Amino acid sequence: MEADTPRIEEYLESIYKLQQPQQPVTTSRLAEHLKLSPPSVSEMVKKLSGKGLVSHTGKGVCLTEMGNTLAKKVVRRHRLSERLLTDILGYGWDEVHEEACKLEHAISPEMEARIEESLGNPKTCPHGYPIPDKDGVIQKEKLRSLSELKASDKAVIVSVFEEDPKMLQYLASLGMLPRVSISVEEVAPFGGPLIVCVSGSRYALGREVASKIKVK
Amino acid sequence: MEADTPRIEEYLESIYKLQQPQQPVTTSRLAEHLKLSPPSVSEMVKKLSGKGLVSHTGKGVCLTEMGNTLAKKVVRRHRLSERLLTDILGYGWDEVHEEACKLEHAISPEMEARIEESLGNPKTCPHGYPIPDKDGVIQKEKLRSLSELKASDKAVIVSVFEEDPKMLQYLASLGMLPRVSISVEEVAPFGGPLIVCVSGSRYALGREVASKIKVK
DNA sequence: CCTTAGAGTTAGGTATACCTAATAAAAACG
DNA sequence: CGTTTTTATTAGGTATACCTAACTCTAAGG
Repeated sequence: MEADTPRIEEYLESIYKLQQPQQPVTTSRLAEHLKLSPPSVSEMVKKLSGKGLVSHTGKGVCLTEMGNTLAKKVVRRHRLSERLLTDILGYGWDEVHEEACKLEHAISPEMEARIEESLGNPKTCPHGYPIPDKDGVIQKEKLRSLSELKASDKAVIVSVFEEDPKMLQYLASLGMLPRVSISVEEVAPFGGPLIVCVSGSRYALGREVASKIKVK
Repeated sequence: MEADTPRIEEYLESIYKLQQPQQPVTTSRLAEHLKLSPPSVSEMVKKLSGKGLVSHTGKGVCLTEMGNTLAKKVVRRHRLSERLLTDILGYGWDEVHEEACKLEHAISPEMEARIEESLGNPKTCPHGYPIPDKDGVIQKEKLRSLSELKASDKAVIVSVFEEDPKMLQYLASLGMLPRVSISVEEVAPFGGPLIVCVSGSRYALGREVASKIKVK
């Protein structure tokens, strides 16, 4: 009974990602994210459970400690891959996710260490998310969503929870990148847009987009 | 009927490599190189034949034009990967082959182009073999094996046909790397060793090793 | 309270790519 | 020239990871 295949890594990574915003990871959400049929996921989850990587009691699928450890390793490789793609190969932040999804399964521990060193020990991926260290420790900060801010609040963008290239290009065109300062000029009522100011320019931003931008 | 999986790429790459030294590519040589059982290879070869990637008539397995084109693409990705590993990540030439075997299947055409550009359009892999250009064209030179040289011949090492890390480390420790000048001092009779001179030092080299070192 | 929509699973089936054991064919050798 | 050895293939079987269709259960709506 082997522990680890690219497919298992893929599942664990998805579960890890989906469980971040506190919602339970249902079979169907997993199936949608992985672009597979619910029965396929159901079956695989049972297998993961048998390997002690996830527990499936009660509400949704949860990573066990072992599963979490493995998932963080995959996340580490994914984020290091993304940095390699942007910092060395000149990719844009909107192009790296898909490529990194393939690369992350082809990276040995040795290579992982060398990438990290060659890039000067980067702390985050190009979208601002922390890169777990080699022991799986993640530097976590208490962050707020941009959508939680009030008028005249000032903050610094930390990360952007988005994979869609189109949306990432759009945000980059507004200069809304990690480490950039942002201030809220106005918050429209009834779930309306925010008017924000980024490096001297003003933009209207929908709530849904704003909720994906984490600031401190 | 899909055209291309990592496994198919692996087979084509092996066939490509094995057919270089003019010997027929038998099922068993392929099986040995891929570390699979002969029946597995036999079966897969039939499948490749069905896809028009290889022909299997008469002596051994031969790549068709289509198979050759695909194989060269894989070789290109492999050699570019090796260069990425040595030039950017600081790997030694003895460590790159195995890593590149995994990477080569995770590299998109886009990434291939970016690696090439970022590395300054390298012409060869770390072992001295030419990197096919994006259209599959290979810069071929007429080379001799070191083992064909006579006493007092002088030459320049072009490439080293070897994957074993131990042997590559050994050769590197003697300074026998691509682009290095070498001269033959003496050729022992009856298939005995060559005495060669590399950057001021003299070494005795077995015929088998010498035959893997290509010079011009 | 019953019924129906949605989520989840079971059942049964497919493709890929591997294996061992047995058999057939071809090459080497006495 | 027949025997042994090598080489290749067929036969039958396994594991992985996916699918559709059918069934079950739960929770919300009328």
